[in-house]
Parts: sequence; structure tokens; C-alpha cells
Amino acid sequence: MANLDLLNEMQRRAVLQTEGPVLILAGAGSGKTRVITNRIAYLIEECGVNPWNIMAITFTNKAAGEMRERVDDMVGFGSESIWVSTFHSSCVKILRRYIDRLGYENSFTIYDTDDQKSVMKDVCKKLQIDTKNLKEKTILGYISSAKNEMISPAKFATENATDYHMSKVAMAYKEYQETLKKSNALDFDDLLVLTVELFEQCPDVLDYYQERFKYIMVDEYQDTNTVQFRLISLLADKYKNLCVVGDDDQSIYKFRGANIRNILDFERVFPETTVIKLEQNYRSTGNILDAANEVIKNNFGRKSKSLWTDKEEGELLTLKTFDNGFEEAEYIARDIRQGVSSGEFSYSDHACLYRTNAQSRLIEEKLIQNNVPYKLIGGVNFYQRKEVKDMLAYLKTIDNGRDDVAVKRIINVPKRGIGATSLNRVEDYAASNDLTFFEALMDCERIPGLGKAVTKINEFVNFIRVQRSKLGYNSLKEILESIMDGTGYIEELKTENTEESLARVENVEELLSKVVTYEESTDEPTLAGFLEEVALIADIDNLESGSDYVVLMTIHSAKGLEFPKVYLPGMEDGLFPSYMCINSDDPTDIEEERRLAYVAITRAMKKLTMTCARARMLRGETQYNKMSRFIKEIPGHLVDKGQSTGRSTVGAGSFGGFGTQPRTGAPTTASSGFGGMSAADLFKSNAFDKPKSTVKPDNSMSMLVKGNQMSKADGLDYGPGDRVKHIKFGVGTVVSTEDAGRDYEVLVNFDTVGPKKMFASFAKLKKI
DNA sequence: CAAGCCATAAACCTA
DNA sequence: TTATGGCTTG
Repeated sequence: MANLDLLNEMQRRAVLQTEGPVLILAGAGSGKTRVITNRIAYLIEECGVNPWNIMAITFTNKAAGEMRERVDDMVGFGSESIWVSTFHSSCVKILRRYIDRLGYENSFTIYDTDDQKSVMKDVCKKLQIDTKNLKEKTILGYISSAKNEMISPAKFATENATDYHMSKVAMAYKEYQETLKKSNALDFDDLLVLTVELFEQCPDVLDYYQERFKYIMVDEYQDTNTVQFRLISLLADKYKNLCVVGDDDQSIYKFRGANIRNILDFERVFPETTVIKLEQNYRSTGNILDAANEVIKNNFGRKSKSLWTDKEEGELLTLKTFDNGFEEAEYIARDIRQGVSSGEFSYSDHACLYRTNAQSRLIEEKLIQNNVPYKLIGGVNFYQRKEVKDMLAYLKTIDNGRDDVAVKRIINVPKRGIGATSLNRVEDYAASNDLTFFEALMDCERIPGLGKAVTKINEFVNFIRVQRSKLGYNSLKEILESIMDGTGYIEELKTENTEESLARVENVEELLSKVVTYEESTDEPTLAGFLEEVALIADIDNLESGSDYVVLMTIHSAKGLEFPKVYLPGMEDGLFPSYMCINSDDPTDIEEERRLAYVAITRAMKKLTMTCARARMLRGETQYNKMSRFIKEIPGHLVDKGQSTGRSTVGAGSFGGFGTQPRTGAPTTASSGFGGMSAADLFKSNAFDKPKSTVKPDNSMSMLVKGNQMSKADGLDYGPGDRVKHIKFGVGTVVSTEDAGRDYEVLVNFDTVGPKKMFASFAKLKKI
């Protein structure tokens, strides 16, 4: 049941404006979900619209599920015929019915990333593209962006004819697309692109769906990309009852293809648009909102709006500057603990939002030391990340070869051609001679049957020996650096050049910073000492149990969430905004970064604490950064700067001033910025931060330390003679099943592709 | 040129 | 866990 009484004036207008194009600019915390659900209920109950004619589109399945639930609750009978889904699943439904018009079969398959990669592998082979320089993943990345912008292979080729590198990509794109078509397959992006093509080429189909979807609503509209916009424009073209809800100030996914022009130009594309601004915020205090408004005001390309609240001003924002990142993290940890022990807050009222994943390490450590339970959202604990574990395994091996697990972990990482067969031989030799694995490696000449692997193993052993001999002469930093570079580990990640791989580089660099601080803060730093310190931190993290914990995540993943108390560490130029944006030729990059700041600030309900460090260890080098320009955009009267902190105020005064607002006792040495330092080092570095690159946990295990992810299915529900169905190969007859150790091996004779041998736990065969 | 070893794919259906 | 193709090497 729609209930207009629970809505404010603007929300009510948004609900009542059912006809024509409507642009709802819903600021952070302004209750947009409530508006959408009420609007749907109102359409059905008051305007007599058939639920069948309503479509609501979201971005994620999760969001679709939530909306479905809330709509069901409110509408009741008939709600199941409302089309609530994501862009992609809508397209699948449409294409399953009509894609034959485009020369595909309606039984098309959808290729996942793995499938895409194997297609691309073939393509590269065929076109003789060297995948050492140009990774399949990288090419697929270009193709995906092209598809988001609806750039066809032909157009892509003409646009990139001059660049050698890109012309290769263009060739690959063309070949890739042809291969997909031949296999009657679509990739994820094709779902959208082909639906648009379908509508453009078949007016009757378009007309059918236009008649069907008389009322269309799109959530998180600021995140739409060009194809998605085209798609809804086509659908809404006839009745023009298109209602989009979004906030241009929260568009932070440009790097994923979102096109902010879609929201900025909406009124131009749809004349006679009713624009409704939801500006009353129900989340934050007055001071927090003012700060957010003042920051976002500095962006030029935006719809003017200004959030307000009838809540009280609340506490001032807190800004603390520290001498270094340690004190910053320490402060946050203590402040949280204090807030909790005072009884006013629980741990889960606190969130710590940072710009880059690597920043989590220091905070994690300090939280652990202070016994503050925390949970890392959308990420993995720093010391559990694969790349960090790899580096630590190298260090352990150098320290002493006794940790067999560590040695086995890295003996073939990066790949150096030492495979399972050789390792098994070494293992046997070690066992029968009562040696550690590494001792056996050193002895590898004597191991029978190793053959040419001996050379490879010796190279590895020598590398470790060389590093070992440096102990005591070279710094640990230098040793870790030679691991990073000498093994080619970092280089491999950099050439991969994906969001994920670059985040991994960042994490390794963060470990390097950790090494340097260890050396600086310890009288007699040793490798063993360092490993011990790390082990302590790395092991304690089982302490988190229960549901009350502090939340740690990137600002990107915090979109849509709210917390009573929010901490924003690392508010420094160079970190946030990142150097990449500061030095970018494209002025809109900094605007995107500012929107991110806006999102960050508006997550806070009661209390916002921003912190920055005068000196920060980045990539093993101490950087002296200015205070973030975004902080300077916040008027001084909103901020409690407190007393200048830090036990030793050595570098005091070298810090940037507090912007335009004069303030009490502020050491305003504005623009004194860089303390004569290595900005250049940052420029030459590739390792920029792309957000949201949730680095996967460490699944990889050395093949000798193999885990048991798949348990043998106890018994199969099919046997020889049974008819079974396979997702890719279709229907077939089981010829035989064989007990093969942990798994069953099944031989199936498929009707279309002939006999195939497969593993039961992989193939997920269904008896029919 | 043959042997042997290494690396990888076989699955799920993601914004 | 195993089959397979590709690569290296004697």
C-alpha cells in the first residue's frame, strides 16, 4: 500500500509525477528507495496501471533482489508480474526470444570470463599476437570498453589505425567477435549491445517491448554506461514514461564505463523532463552535510543541488594531522576503543573508509594491537593476500630454509619451469635422506632423474643464496626489492596491467613500507626479527568473532551504506586525490575524485573524523604530502582541528595551511607543501590506485600442499546407460563411471559432440 | 626426433 | 585428479 503521508513534499511529488520523463536527483541519504517503491505502488493502486507494464532496472542482482522484496511487501497481489531485474538479465530474456532476427540462434550460450579468455587465446595464436606483451585479459579489457561505448570492430579499427599496439587489439576484436558469432555465443557486454542492435533493426520487436514497458524506472542511474542509456532511451521512446533516479554527485564508476553525461544531459535528450530534487537528507548532521556540500560545490559539471537537514548541527568534524601514518592509525584505533568503552557506541557503529586497499594494513595492525575487532569488507586481510604471502615466503626461505611450506610455495612462483614431477622427486629424496626440502634442493645434483630441472633449481637456490649472503650487509629493504625485481614478480604483475594486478603491486609495495619502518624503528633489525613481528600480527586475526566489529573498506565499496561514526584516513594530496588524477590531462578526473570525497563524507551519520599524516611511507619511501585539497574546501568553522598532535612536533609548520578560512591558531604556512622530496618518484611509478579492485584471497596452493576443495561425491546418482545432461555439451548417454581416487571419472557419449571424459565433481551432470 | 616434463583445462554463470 | 598439447632438451 502506498502511503503518501510518510513522504516529504518532494518525495511525494516524485511519486505523483507518473507521466513523462522524470529525473529524480536523489542526494545521499534522501530516501530514494522509499520513493521508488511508493511510486510503483501508486502507479498500480491509484493510476490503474497494470503491473505487467512496469519495469524496474537495477545494476546488481543484489539490488534487484532487495527491490523485489520491498515492492512485493508494498504492492502485494500482482507484484510478481512487475519486471524487476538487472540490465543484463533483462537483455537475456529479450534475446532468448528474438535474437534469431540478428542471425543468432535463440539457444545462444553466454561466455564467462574463462570462456572469453580461451577464445582470445585462440585468436591471439591465429593472429600471431605475442601474449607476453599483450595479455589476453588486457585485450579483453579494451574490447569491453569499446562495447560499452557501442564501438564496432570496424569503427574501432579505423579509430586506432595509427597506433601499432591498438591496431593489434582492433584485429583481435574483429576476430574475437567473428569467433563468438560462429559459436553462437555472446559475452557479457554483447547482451546489451545486441539488444540495442535488435531494437534498432527490428521496429516491430521494439514496438512490442515499448508497449509492454509503458512505465520504466532505473535506479542508480548515474552508473549507466552508453549502451545502457541507449537501451532505455529506445524502450522509453514511445511513451516517454521514463523515471530515472540517481545522483550525479555520486558517480564514481567512470573507470568501469559509467558515463556521467547520461545524467547531466538527460533533460536535453528528453525535453519536457520533470526534474525533482530530493535534497532533504535523513542521515547526517548539519555540519557533516554542510561539509559535503562545500566540497562538491567545487565541481563544475554537475546539477546544482544542495542537501539540507532538519537535524541539529551536531558535532564538528574532527581533523587530526599526525607526523606519520602510524600515529594516525594508532589514533583511530584508540579513538574507536574509547568510543566503545564509554558505552556510547558499539564497534559496528564505526567505519574506516580509505582510498586504496593497501592503506588497510597499518590500520589493521593497530586495531589488532588495541584488541579492536574489525572486518575487512570486499577484501582480504592484508597478510592473507597472495602476493604478500608470496613475498613473505621468499623472506622466510632466505631467513632459513626450514619452512618447507614456504619453500614449496615460491619455488615455481613466478613460473620458472620447475614442475610437479621434479618436485615429487625432490620430496622423495628429502624424505629418504631426512633433509628439509630446501636442503634437498641444494643437493639436487644427486637426485636421480631430475635431468634438466637441475639447472632451474640451481638458479633458484643460487638466487636465495645470494640474497642470504646479503643479510647483515644490505638492508632488508634492498633484499625485498631484489625479490620483487629479481624474480620478475612485479614485472609480471605490471605487464598484466589489470586493476587487480596493479592492486597487487600496491600491496607488495605496502609490505616494503612495512619493512622500512621495521628497520627504522628497531635497533638491530634482522630478517628473523621482522618475520617474527609479522607472524604475531598475521596470526592474531582469528580474534574476530561475533557480530560486533569495526568495518574497514574502500570508499567505493561504501557507496550506499551509512555509519554513525566514520573515519577517513589518508586525506593527503597524492593519496586522495591520487597522483594519477592530479597529474591527469583530463580535468574531469579530479572531479570524479571529488565526488568520491563527497560519497565518503556523506556516509557519516553523527561524527566524521578526517586524518592525515605529514609524512607517509609509500612504496618504501617517505613522502611528505600536503593536506588534501578536499579538506581545504571545507570551511574552517565546521571543523575542530584540535591541538596539533603527535608527540614530537618535528616537522611542524611544513604542513599546508587550512585554505581560505582563517582559523584560530592555525599554523598557516599555506603552500609550503613538499618538504623537498621525491614527487618525481611517484610520477614515474606505474602503481596507481584503481579502487574497488578487490584482490582475491590466496587460493593458489603449491601443488604439493594441495588442499581438498572438492570432496568426492559419495556415490553418483547415475550410472552406465543413464541419460544425462551437461551444460555445454547437451544430452548424452553414460558409457562408464570409474572410481578415480578422489573423484569419479565419467565417460559420456554426447549426442552432438561425441564421447567425452569428465570428472563428476566438475561436470555437474544431471540425470534426465 | 623422441622423450619427458611443464602448464593448463575440465566447472559455476559474476557487475 | 587426469588428459593433453607445447616446449625443451639430450
